[in-house]
Amino acid sequence: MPADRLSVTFSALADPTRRAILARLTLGEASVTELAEPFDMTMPAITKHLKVLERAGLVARGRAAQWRPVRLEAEPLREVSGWLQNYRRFWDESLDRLDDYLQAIQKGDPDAGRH
Amino acid sequence: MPADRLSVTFSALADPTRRAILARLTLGEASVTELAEPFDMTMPAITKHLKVLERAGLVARGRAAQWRPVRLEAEPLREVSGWLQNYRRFWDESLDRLDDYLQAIQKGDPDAGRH
DNA sequence: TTATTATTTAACCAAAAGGTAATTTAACCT
DNA sequence: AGGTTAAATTACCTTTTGGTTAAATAATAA
Repeated sequence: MPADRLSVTFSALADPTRRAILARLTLGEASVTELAEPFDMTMPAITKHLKVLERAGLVARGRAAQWRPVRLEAEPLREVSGWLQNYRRFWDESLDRLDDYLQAIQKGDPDAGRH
Repeated sequence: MPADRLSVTFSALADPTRRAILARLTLGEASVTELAEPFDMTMPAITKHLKVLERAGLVARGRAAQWRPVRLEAEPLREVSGWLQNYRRFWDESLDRLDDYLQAIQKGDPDAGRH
């Protein structure tokens, strides 16, 4: 029961149904019924997945008549990216890639230098 | 019980103890006892965490006398990074950042264009 | 061979995760 | 008011997770 934000984010992402929901939401807002449609799963199961995503701050809910549209909130993914930076140099030890990386930092690449 | 690699990786990362172990391993190989030292937890618990990390391919084990040194294997994190790219444009909608991102792709930044 | 050190395995437990069916709530439409 | 549609809640079940203690295994050292 880790309460830290990164753990909550990672465990929200550790499920293919939830990642598929996020992928769908990159196309725009959707209702719960729409989101549930591709899955062989009951609505309460989807509602639960949405709760997990909402708790992680990965989605936000709106209100329109009897619908509660869901939209993507990618901000927590920025933190994941920041965490990842500490390991980037271990992905591939080859020096030319490391060189690319160092150059990217100097050029002020939006992400390469974050940590 | 998701068997897909990304889910296995994300759930391995969804625990602060395991992330701390990975962070320690960026400094170099370590024995199980060394890894366990900072935590108020028994050895079997650490062994279990290591199993989770190993199953995700995030660490590999060696053999040296009665020690089984653990070392970082960051390759699965590259996949995480690849997955993240699909969401990068949502982290911050401001157009100047989007512009940075598009430029980074053109410059052949080692990561900006992967997906 | 016996003892010591490092680590894993086994058996167990409580809590959390992921699902279900059935019921309830909320808002719309006659 | 009554009916329909959208979604959430409740109660329940099974499996997984994260931890424990106690016992077993592996390699070194005396």
